[in-house]
Amino acid sequence: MQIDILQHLRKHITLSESEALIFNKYVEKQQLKKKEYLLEESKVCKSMYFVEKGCLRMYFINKKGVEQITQFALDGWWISDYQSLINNTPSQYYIQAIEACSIVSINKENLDHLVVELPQTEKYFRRMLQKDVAGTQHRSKLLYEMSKEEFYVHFSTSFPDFMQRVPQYMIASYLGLSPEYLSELRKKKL
Amino acid sequence: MQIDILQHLRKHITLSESEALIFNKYVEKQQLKKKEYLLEESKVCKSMYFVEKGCLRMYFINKKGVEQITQFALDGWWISDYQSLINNTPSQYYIQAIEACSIVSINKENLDHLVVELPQTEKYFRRMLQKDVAGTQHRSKLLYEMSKEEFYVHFSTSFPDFMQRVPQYMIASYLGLSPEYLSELRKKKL
DNA sequence: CGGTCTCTTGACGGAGTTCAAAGCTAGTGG
DNA sequence: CCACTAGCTTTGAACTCCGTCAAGAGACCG
Repeated sequence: MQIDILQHLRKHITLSESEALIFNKYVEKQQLKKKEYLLEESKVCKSMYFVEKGCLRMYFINKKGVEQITQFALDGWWISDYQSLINNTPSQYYIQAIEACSIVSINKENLDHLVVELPQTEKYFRRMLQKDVAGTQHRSKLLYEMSKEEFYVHFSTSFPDFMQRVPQYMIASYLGLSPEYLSELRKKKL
Repeated sequence: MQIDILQHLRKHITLSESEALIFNKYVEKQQLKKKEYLLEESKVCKSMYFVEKGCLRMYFINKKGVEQITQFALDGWWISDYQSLINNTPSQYYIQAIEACSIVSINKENLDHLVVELPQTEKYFRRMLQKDVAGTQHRSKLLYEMSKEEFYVHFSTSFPDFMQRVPQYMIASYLGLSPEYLSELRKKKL
């Protein structure tokens, strides 16, 4: 699957050809190889990132020295460490490519200019953030009401294709359960 | 503590007196008594709500028929069920006053008009949502890395005043642990 | 084909839940 | 202003979900 960012914008706001050119002035496109990083711990997060193609993971290192995944980002999603971005503070996260990716990034300063020059983009970003909050509210509700087993079953039936795309220990980490227990659950469900 | 919404806006954007009047045209103010509702299950959430004074809780009823709190909103915070708001779908949540409250609400249509008439408010709402996402990211990180005991200690030391303000069983519900276990932890820490 | 990741298995232990009952507190009405 | 009641908090015992540890089996890559 491949999502062009301009297409994505135009699902939400109208943008003429000349406006699209202006938009392109403010964003940067880059290709990422598997395992390359967009953000590393202790660096300040300067940008928001849009995945046109591929898959990113966001994680931090916990007290035991183990990677703990908190978010994935697939085609068509924005991702950033907003705490670091807003406050200019060092991030505690890594954002890394799980697959080869096409990424569009926009940094803070350019974003500020962009929304002045193309005011309708402000609405686009507001909508993206609303969607983000809505998604988090939903996920958090599931976490509150489900056992880990139910959460796993829910996730694997909701995103069967995604399960094939990433290693199981990453799914386990994201779902907040041990790889061993995930393995046990898988056995039960086959 | 009491936060006037215009003051709050002016922390983020500039607003002349006449613009403030326009803003006031689009929002509604209301007083809530303890236990009154802003939103109930199966109704569509039409508005975003700002707490000028008081305290709200957002909760749903889980399978066992027990109230499960997912969010609190204190003075200076916006709250809404964004999934219901965006998609016009019935909400699964209740939003209820824990204390007597002063609430400012803005519905979807008025919000759309407002951001056209006062474009700088778009930036304000974008910032509020960014702050919301940042807060959720932070909270979710804590949930991943802490045991329930650590999470409780962290919460109670971070918000000692808030602990006094609401009943313990609500804190327990929000933290995702049983009232009995919370009681046990309290004993340990005294 | 050797070595490094990844996934599976089983035994064990502990954090946290559930249930039932008793002890408190605070609000309400008489 | 006191007494009653409903709601909140505490206790303790039994139980269970799920993590940890250790070891083995595949799978993938140079």
